[in-house]
Amino acid sequence: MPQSRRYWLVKSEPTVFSIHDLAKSPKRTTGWDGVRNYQARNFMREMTVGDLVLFYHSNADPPAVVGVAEVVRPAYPDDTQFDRASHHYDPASTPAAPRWDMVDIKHRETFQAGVSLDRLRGEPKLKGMLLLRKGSRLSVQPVTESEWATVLKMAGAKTGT
DNA sequence: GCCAACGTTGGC
DNA sequence: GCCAACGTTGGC
Repeated sequence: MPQSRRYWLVKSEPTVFSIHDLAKSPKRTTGWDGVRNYQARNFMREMTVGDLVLFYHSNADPPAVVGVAEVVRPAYPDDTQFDRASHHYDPASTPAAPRWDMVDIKHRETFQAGVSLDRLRGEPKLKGMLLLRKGSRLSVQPVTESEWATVLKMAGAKTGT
């Protein structure tokens, strides 16, 4: 029996990389590089091809879940960690023992209207959602199947479960 | 192993 | 721009 699809949420500042940037990327796909947090990295390592991802705009007005992406390549070493010129350069990491990974995600849907943080907070079914926890800063995090279904319904999404 | 100092995230 | 919350670093 194949392992069932899992659900995730990734954050991005739209001024840095927005859902529209993802939609315009070659093959509507991008490498999710630059993650420099162990917990977030470990979640990326758990991702498998076909997993679905909520795309969240942080530091936005308003902060909101704005669309859906799909994992199209599982975790592999993030090249920016070896690049001295990169803002994400990590001098402690070596190609022989890479510390940071990335995955590739592909654009699936941009919601007609994003689901704002306020609306998420107002939904009782999302009470336990990691994103809504005070002080939660994880940029890659798991989403339960019921949270997934709830957010997609709120968004009037075309993507199903 | 403790913890102060520092850096970052992200809502407001 | 502020600042609370959190993660990491490094001296001891």
